[in-house]
Amino acid sequence: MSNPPTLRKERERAVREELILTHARRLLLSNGFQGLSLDELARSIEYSKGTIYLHFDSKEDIALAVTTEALRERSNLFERATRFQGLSRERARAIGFACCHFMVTNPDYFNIDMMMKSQSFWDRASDKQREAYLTQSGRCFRSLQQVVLAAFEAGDLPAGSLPPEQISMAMASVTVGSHIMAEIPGLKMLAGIEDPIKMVRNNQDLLLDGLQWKPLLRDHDYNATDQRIRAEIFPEATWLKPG
Amino acid sequence: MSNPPTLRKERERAVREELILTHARRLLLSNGFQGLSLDELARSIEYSKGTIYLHFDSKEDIALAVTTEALRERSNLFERATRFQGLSRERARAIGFACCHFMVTNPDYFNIDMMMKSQSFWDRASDKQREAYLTQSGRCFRSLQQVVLAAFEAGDLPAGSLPPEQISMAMASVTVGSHIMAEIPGLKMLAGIEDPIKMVRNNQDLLLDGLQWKPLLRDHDYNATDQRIRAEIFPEATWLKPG
Amino acid sequence: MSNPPTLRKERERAVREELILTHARRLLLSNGFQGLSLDELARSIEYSKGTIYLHFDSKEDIALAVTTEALRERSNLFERATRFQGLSRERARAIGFACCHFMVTNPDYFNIDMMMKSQSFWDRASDKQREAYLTQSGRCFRSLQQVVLAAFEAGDLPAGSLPPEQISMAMASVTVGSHIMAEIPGLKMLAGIEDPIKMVRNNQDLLLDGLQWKPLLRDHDYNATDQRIRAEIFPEATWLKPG
Amino acid sequence: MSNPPTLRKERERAVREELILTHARRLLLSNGFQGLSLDELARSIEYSKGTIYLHFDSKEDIALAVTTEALRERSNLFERATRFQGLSRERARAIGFACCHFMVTNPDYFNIDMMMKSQSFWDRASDKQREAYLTQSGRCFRSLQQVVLAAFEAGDLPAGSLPPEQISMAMASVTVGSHIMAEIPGLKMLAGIEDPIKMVRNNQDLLLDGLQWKPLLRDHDYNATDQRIRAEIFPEATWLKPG
DNA sequence: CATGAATGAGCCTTCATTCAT
DNA sequence: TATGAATGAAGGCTCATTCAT
Repeated sequence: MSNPPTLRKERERAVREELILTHARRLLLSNGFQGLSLDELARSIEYSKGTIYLHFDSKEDIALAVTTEALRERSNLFERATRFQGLSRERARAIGFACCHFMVTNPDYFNIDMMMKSQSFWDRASDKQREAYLTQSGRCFRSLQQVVLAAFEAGDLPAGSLPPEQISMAMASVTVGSHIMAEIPGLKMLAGIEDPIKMVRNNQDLLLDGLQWKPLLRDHDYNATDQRIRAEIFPEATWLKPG
Repeated sequence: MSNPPTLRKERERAVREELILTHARRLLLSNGFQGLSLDELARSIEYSKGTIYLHFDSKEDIALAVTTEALRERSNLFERATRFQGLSRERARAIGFACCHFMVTNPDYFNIDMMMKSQSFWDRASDKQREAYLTQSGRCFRSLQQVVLAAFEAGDLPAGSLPPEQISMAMASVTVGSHIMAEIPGLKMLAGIEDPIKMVRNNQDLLLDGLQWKPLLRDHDYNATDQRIRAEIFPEATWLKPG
Repeated sequence: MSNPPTLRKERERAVREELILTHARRLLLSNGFQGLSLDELARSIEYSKGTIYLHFDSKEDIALAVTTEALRERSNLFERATRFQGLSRERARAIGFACCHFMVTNPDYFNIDMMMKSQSFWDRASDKQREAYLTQSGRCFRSLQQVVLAAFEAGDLPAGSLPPEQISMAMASVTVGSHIMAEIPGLKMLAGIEDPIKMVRNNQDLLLDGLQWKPLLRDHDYNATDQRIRAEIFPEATWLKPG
Repeated sequence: MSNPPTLRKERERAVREELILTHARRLLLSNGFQGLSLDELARSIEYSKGTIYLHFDSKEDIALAVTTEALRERSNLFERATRFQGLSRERARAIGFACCHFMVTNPDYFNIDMMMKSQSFWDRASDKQREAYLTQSGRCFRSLQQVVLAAFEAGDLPAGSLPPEQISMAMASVTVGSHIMAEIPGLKMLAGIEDPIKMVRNNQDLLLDGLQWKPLLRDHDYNATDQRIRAEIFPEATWLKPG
């Protein structure tokens, strides 16, 4: 009885799913997860609520799909970054670069991510979406870890310092934290932050210097590295001014 | 012909407001902002819902007041920390100490804080509460700033490095970020984090070392400093093990 | 804080609860349980849906309350019937009379009762309503049982026949069945039933005769008994024609 | 220029209709009418929802068709029962036997039947299905009636008693009522009912005795009759223990 | 002042029915 | 003919907010 869906049908379905996610992302960002209303979403996409449920099992599923989509993009950027040829700290910098690029492209990603910390949220999400999310999480972490391990092997990180996972965590922490702080409207002005990305990068550098990750900031021209990263890996990152 | 409120009335009003906030905080922590029910809150405080509305304009107002209250407490801790007598980096450490103490005392503060990032939340809060929140934010920042400036004056921070506000921001960023990362359940295990507070402090140290804030970690016994901070400023911080 | 509700408030509340139940009963009868819509109910009573939920915990609770109310009325009638002074079979007849009176007053009670046979229904009802229902059920059954036992004691029922509970069940069965059959529109005409109540009574008599419950129909003037029952116990039963 | 449907097409259509009804019955029994989902039904039969609507006008129509089908089966059993050779009361017993056999084979038939008591249900059913249902109802009634009339002719029922239709009704009533009472979970235990079928038959016998339908229970070995009924008419009725 | 009954818009989700393909 | 994607009204229920008392 059931015919296989035609290619056109498949394509239309994918397009509509993307449409749903695009609008869901927008609404999530402005209203938060609990504030996301399927009525409003349906109105936005100009399809009925029933149609949304042909694509997703629950509201939680939608939010998780939005997040996973962003996370997948981030993972892709991270993996591209690990392919940068250079010193270990330059490769770490490439990941930091990727992170900033993601930040520019998905300025409010962290806010969405934060919304999903509650247990009940995960309980109501479908297994499929849960797995997809965890898969992408793992990809991110592994990229980072890979660079840290390479730095130990190359002797660029002093052997006795923190275990590699904690270094990865520290890098992630300073990045996430800087990102969040940069988003607090009042503080940006108060602290004279003009370029939030620059601040994130600065803070990353300080931490890596603190870790004694060679070569230190003062011993190397990382501006040149950034230009190479952009040229070789992330040509789309137009936010990095040349020179 | 409304009489001015008597002093007694004023006092009673303040007491009840505090009662509301105490219970609201508890409920916010367990259920989140959307999960906060005014029915439940009214039942908790043993006043009617109408009475709550004599104190606050909206649910958002209540949540904001809870957050502000916590922020005020944090500011107080920070200000106490600035009074620590010692090297500039020791005073910075005192602020880090205060931050950790706050973290221990208000383990879910960040969660509440995060809830309020959406625009619609702020739209529905009253001006009065909004201002109160910003006021307390400023106090925190100024305490931090004061220590950084003193470090420059003392020559403990190299003159050419970042502007002081950005150093403050970097410190706040690494702290906030570490805290948040430490709360992600999966990651804690994945990265082998046993003691989240220790991780926060480690990351702070790495950053300050990266800033070349003298004396560096390797040149000073900061454990002893911590013991002094506790003894002289925060005797209530029982989470710090002696020795 | 909470004042005790005034008498007037209490009265208003009871009146409204009765209003809800009256309309709920009507809607249940026309649409069945699943077809009962709280929107429609709210529209009927000209109160909001929220108000309904101040009185009942769930839709199931409402339906159960409707049924229990009718059942309570039936129990009252049964208990009054047991107080009839006369031969044991006359007392059984008084209960049959009560049952018919209830039937006339609550013509569609059985339909509602039938709706609630599913497990899920009971799962969703509140303990309070559940208990109330069972309480009333018990009262009905006990009245019946009491008369049967008295008949055995008086020797009006042959000792060797069915156990008393099964006699009660048989009486209830023939009554319920007759009632239901009488309600099937097509059959009434087909079988030439003019007076459904008469049919129910007839069938009861046949069964009691079959049980050899003395005095048999042909040995006693039960019309006279009916007149006495009405005169002494149920003066409100205007459906019984005198003579 | 639509061609008349070929015989093959007709046959296929009938097969599919039967398929739909088979699955619909199963789903109705497990979930009730409101719980019957056309999505689930379509999945079961492995045809699309649209196809179902080529056969039936509405969900109500499907349920009514299921019920009618069961009723047809019951009518068939009744007609077979009327062909039993024996005394009039033995033939009545054969119909009672048929009824019990139907009960055992379709244990939840009454539940489905009850679902359809609401006005709105009938309003939404098609004329065609409504008529089919009434037709089958009539067949059942006529079988019963035929036996009653024969009893009068044979002098087994006293001439002056009830009109024949009312005797039929009485028999149907006691059967339906007993069946329903037997299904009430609490009562079964309370009244010590072990074998619901036995109770139904007992009550039928009491009624027929009450009618003075000869030979009375005490004057005849109806167990032997039952064995003959099974042997000669309902060999498939394995629920009747031999002896 | 303080109350809490009353509100009603809003919540997420389901599903019988339609209709373009 | 058969499909199943799309619909959208309706479902039960919640709860922040108001206001007559």
